[in-house]
Amino acid sequence: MAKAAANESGALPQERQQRILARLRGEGRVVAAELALAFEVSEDSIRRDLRELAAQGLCKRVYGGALLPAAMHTPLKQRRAEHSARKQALARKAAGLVQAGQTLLIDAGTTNAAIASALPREAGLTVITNAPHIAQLLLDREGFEVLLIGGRIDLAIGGTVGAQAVEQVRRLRADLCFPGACAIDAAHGLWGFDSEESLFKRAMIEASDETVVVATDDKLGAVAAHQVAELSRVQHLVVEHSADRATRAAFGNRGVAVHRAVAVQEA
Amino acid sequence: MAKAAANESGALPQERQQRILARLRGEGRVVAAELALAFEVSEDSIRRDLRELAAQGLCKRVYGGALLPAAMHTPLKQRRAEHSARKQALARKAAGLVQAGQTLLIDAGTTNAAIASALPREAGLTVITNAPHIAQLLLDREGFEVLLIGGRIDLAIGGTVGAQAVEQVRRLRADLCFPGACAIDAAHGLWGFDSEESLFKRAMIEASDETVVVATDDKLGAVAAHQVAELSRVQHLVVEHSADRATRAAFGNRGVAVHRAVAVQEA
DNA sequence: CTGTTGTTTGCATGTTTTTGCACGTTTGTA
DNA sequence: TACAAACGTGCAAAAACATGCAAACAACAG
Repeated sequence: MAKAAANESGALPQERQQRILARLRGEGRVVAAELALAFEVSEDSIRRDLRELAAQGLCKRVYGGALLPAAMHTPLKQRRAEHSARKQALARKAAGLVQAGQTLLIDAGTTNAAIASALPREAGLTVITNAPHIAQLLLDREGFEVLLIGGRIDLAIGGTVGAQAVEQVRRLRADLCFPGACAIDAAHGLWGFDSEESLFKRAMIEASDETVVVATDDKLGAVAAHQVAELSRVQHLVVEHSADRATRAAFGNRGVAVHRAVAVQEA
Repeated sequence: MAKAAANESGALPQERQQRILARLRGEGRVVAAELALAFEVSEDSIRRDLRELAAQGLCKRVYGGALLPAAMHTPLKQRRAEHSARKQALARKAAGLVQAGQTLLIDAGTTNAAIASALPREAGLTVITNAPHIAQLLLDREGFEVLLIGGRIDLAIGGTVGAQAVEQVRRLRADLCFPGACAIDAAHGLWGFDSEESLFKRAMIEASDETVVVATDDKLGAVAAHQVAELSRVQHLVVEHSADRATRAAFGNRGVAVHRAVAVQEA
């Protein structure tokens, strides 16, 4: 079932150009060699396509592939500007833990939205989420299988929580889950601010083989009102480059694989 | 796992064209060689069919087969951009049918997104939808209670369909529902392009007291592959100002309240 | 029953489009 | 500068295409 995403073979010539354009709009750039592989044609044909698209002003050719024309490229930059550079670095690191063909459970939240933006497109991933925003984001990027968790949407959370959502998660099984972290502590585990939210996160973790917690500095060592899970249920922790060394060691000593995001270089 | 391309042999010429069109709308593309095999006719005949369909603007011929006209296949991202004045006029009229405190069931689709944008904010409305885009839109506007229908998201539709979605809808009850119309005909009722999509729309209608169909001109009098419901299940029909008078009367005579959107004045 | 009309179909014709390869040139990088 | 990767161009083979034409078939009038 994982074949559908990357394998775009058998496409009609014109259809191929449309697909290339769609991919270009979703990703901002395309690489000729990758396209040739994906569509199973020679790079010559891809270059011909790119040439025609460029002639119509739909893309700008560059050495190795093509980019979106400057005018259309700006909104993409705006989007990326929404996420701070620090969150992007975190998200990239977290996305690196994902392997091709996996099924992911992604909680609501801005950090998790950044992760969804950073997921590799051609990996045949299946993403289950309770946040319409994240679902929408992945649909726009194309190339993902998206499952939605239904139920009542909590406005403050931006996703579905509650009994109905929990029940649906229980009927699913995922390889990896990304519960949004409210607070995480080496001694006491994972915590949430809200009762229903915490129950939902717990259900997510129980439905997944492995759990990845992505935490900005302010969430490390903090606690909140409702426990989500013991630390033993967490396999991976992604922290910022600026995270305290002793804190990282504390988690590492308890069997959690700690991943440190690369430093951000501001312009 | 070749095609489940059933043996569609023995079809009348006109019937064959309809089947081709249905397949085109279901899959977004059609290959001449495959059609020739499925219908057991020469590719010449298929090309003749495609030529005629293209002449009616129902498909776009390409080397090797045919694609859906650009407007229909372009990813939702772009379609969403065309919040044309006509659609807004339709949406405003449709939103006028809603009363304070009601629970609405809103299907995916660009027209329905426009309706969601036009809903009154302070009316204490509860909106149930299968489209993350519409949910997100209402969350951003604030002041709505939003329920999400879960399940697998169909990329072409932009919302959840399938057994899981249908099951959830069956457990709900709404005052009003807005099933996206693919085609509506006074004699034959409401139709959809896709099998699963049509089943979902039917479930929506059965879960609601009243049904509102909002149809742009091109959908009036058209037919598609899968029936959603008899016309007797439709209480309200919202049409454009430019809708044909005889057509409006045809629906009115069958007990459907026809609402005509106000004229739009182009700049 | 016979002949006419109109439609649909498959086939043969020549034309157009697409494709991969060979060859020489340009571009980015060490 | 040297080198590899990416690029453009010309070319020939294959696939898909349009067109004309004749056979097959149904509907219908005489």
